[in-house]
Amino acid sequence: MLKYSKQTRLLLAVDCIIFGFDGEVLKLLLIKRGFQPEKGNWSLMGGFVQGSESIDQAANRILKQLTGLEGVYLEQLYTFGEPNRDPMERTVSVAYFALIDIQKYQTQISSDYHAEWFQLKRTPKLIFDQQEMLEQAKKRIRYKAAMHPILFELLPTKFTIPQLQTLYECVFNTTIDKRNFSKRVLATGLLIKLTDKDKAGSKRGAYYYQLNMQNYYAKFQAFMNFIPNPDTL
Amino acid sequence: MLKYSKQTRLLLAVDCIIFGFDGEVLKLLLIKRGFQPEKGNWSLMGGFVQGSESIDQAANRILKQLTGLEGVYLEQLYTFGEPNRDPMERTVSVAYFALIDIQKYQTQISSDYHAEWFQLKRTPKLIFDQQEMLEQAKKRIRYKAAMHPILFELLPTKFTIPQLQTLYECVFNTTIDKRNFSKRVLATGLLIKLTDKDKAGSKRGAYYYQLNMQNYYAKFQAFMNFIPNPDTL
DNA sequence: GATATAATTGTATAAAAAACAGTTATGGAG
DNA sequence: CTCCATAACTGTTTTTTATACAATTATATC
Repeated sequence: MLKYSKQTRLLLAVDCIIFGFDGEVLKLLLIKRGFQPEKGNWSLMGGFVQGSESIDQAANRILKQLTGLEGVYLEQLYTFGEPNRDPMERTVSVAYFALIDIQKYQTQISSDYHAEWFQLKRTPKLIFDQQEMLEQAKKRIRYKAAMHPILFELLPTKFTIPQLQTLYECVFNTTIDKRNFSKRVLATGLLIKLTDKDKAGSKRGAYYYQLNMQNYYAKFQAFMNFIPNPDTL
Repeated sequence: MLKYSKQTRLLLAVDCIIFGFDGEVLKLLLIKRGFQPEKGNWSLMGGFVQGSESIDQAANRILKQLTGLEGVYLEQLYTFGEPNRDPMERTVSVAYFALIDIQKYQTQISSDYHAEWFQLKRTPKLIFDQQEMLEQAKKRIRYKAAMHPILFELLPTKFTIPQLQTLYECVFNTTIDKRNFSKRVLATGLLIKLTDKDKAGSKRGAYYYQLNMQNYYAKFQAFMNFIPNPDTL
């Protein structure tokens, strides 16, 4: 077949906004960019979409390159295409965000990229329009987590309710009453109580829970409404 | 500056999913595609992103080309990039959806494209992956309309509460109690009651309302929750 | 054994959503 | 002119859900 003639062809990139949670605060994984322009500056992990791969495949490839992880939560966020967003050459970038269990992350793989986890509240200046990408990602996560149980993707298989609450409090930047939180989260039927406890955080220890995966997939579309004050989203 | 060498460049297109509401049902505006491949088949209105324009600009340009309208509600939906979605040449498409007041739509402008409004429930087969685009657009509209007052974009400046209710019932494919509906919608403070009535639909006539634009913008982020049964989203 | 720390549990109140039916205005038919 | 059919309009009760709030328990450590 003939090609579409006279049309502009351009570069298509993928940028990954990678979130983690260490039990205390939300974190963002950044790399030191290895080539010009902006070489040596903090940047999201990214790369160009190859001729033979889909955009989703490209995003997964790029995420794996940096983290060594496959099968993690990865969602297309938004496509950024201001003509001069990359001063070198017109490049449209499809941003994805990933939620990963920070414990599964293997440091060694990413040493090539000089990757580092930053507290989300203390991120360095990012290149190009990546600050805007990050802002949108934060917004989207809140939006989605208000109704869908995506935040479990940030926790290890076994987690405690206080851990889960801390995570929600981080994401929504608020405080939640402990009694009401556990009541609601248990009422979803998504959690299975285990017999052992996490003794790290307290003397008494908190019971571990794990996801009931059947209910998880069934209820993914309609989970609960956790936002204390939706005005701030 | 030098260019990024050895990277694949590709075509970037925009496709517009254009919704309207005639007071009875939701409708979708389609065109007969004017060039190969798939020439003559029903298609979303689309076009290629030019070298000098942003993707948003391209979407607005393409929407105006077909409808003559500017400044309408247009939101980026999702980017579709399967390698062979267009058999002619690799083309990545950024899908947008538009909500327009069907009364403002000017038929004459679109005659070049052989455009037609289809009932959303009776759309013809679409080309490429556009059926998937449409499904995602419907999903997104429901999702967003459940919390944000975007559906007003589909109505004329003056509208009645029964009209508004019909619209919500269409979008969510459900029925809502009249008393509860008007109670909730009036409680938002977004509506200003006018003195004249719409006599078209009934003998008694229904009062016209218009949006309180100040409240509209202020409350856009947090409107209300109209979904009767969130499970079906 | 005393103490400090964080986990765990329940109830009363307030707010929001859902269920539900009768009255009113008016154009058109007879 | 009266009657009738149609759709608009309005209010209360019940149920459900969310919120506010404090005492007890388990255990490591001193």
